[in-house]
Amino acid sequence: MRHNGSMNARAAITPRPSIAITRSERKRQTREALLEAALELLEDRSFGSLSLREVARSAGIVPTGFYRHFDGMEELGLALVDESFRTLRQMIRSARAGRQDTTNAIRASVAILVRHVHEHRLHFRFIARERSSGVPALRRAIHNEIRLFSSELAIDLARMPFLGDWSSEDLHMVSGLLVDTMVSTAEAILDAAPDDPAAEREIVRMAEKRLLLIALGVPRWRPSTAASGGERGERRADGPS
Amino acid sequence: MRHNGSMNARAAITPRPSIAITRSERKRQTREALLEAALELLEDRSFGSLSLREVARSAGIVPTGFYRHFDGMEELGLALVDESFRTLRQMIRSARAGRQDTTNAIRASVAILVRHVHEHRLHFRFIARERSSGVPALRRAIHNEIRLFSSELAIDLARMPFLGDWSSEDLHMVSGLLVDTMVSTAEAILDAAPDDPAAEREIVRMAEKRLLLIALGVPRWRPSTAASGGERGERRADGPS
DNA sequence: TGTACATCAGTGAACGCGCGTTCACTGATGTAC
DNA sequence: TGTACATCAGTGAACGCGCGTTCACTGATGTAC
Repeated sequence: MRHNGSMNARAAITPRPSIAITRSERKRQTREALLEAALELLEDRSFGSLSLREVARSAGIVPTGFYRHFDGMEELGLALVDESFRTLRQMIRSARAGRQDTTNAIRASVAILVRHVHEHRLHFRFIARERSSGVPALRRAIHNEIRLFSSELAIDLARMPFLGDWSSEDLHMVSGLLVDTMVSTAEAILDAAPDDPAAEREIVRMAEKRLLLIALGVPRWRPSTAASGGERGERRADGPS
Repeated sequence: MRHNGSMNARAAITPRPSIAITRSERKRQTREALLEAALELLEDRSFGSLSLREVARSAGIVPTGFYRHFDGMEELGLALVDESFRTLRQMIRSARAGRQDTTNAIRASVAILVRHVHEHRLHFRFIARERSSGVPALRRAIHNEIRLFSSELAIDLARMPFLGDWSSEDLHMVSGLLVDTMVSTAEAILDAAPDDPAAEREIVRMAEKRLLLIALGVPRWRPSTAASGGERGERRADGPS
């Protein structure tokens, strides 16, 4: 293992022959170090401008060592997408646990989101950054995962009694709107100064209000019967006009 | 002017001494060519991974010529933000023109958005790409502009009779939600295959539904009296529970 | 209108640097017997 | 348990390349008189 004098070199995975640790376990650790190094380097740049040498240096190995773990940067990026969404799915599971009235469900959901953004800041930042930017392979992978999320949420919604007669299309519409609102909220939290709890409370308040406004619209929705097109002009909003 | 044999070299701004054209006008054209070249190079990468030499080459000038127009890539990026938002403000102006009932206002707004995304595809793509990614200076500039947008929309909303008694905070909440929905819709249109009108009609339908659902919530909203905090638990949703 | 000089958009050579990838290697860990 | 060999994570030199930026330049356009 190389002694790298550089400041930004991550603590080396020093071989300690005295302590028993398998070769494959050490390999796993180095792989982890590469992923972690990449996540941290994304502070104020996008994945597309990250170099293989930088990531290797930051993980404490020589550039050529990188290839023992990944084919190239794109493969590492896809591994980061996997890792990040494992985190997000964990969040969804805890969010599903509670069963409450609308107001409390909204509050609990936003609170869970905020907590997870703090606990897995680097994963959320990575997803937010690469969601719309740069490397096409990453963008596609992330959009697929988000679409999956939205679909699962639509299924959850379908089980709620007051949404029982909604068409699948309309359920997807709501779940998409909810997911977008949550994404937008997560991005706002990531952008807020980390040492400004007042700004964060503001963001939380606004997010709760947005979700509440959406919830208020639900009982007045006239479920469309199917995914049939051509219904233009048949329905009239009896809302404000 | 250099004869560049490269395929991706943009049509050179050939000096035609016979036709009268001022030096400053030709400079303006070259500047324009640089901006345009950068916008087009962003097809499937982010601004942060764009090189000065690439942009210059693509605009048909030598790398050193770049500095006659911009200090460096960041300054060019900020010029693109300016240019793009001039486009967007133009869109908003046309959107404000109509006065109709909710359903038609929604349909008209989405239609205007879709038309502008098509007409200024590169500008929208640039903003969508760089909104959350890469270069901090660009991200900040774009977020400021979007916040401005949202504030102007809030002022517009305040003029509507059925929103007369809403607090400024609540108006900003709605306008933020509307802007986010429009941003999300624009991104969906940009991502859809350009030769797939059915996919686009789907996106439009969903966007209209989202906006309608939000509009349906509006009359049931109980306006909060001020931006005072600490109202937690005082309000109960009478919505679904 | 003609001449002499100033301006300045674009040129082209040169620089040092970090990049991705190749290759033959080292030496600790793992395995067969 | 001990020995002989295989495996393979990480090394280090080397390559050709595109990068941003410097510099002195060219020659058409612009201006003063």
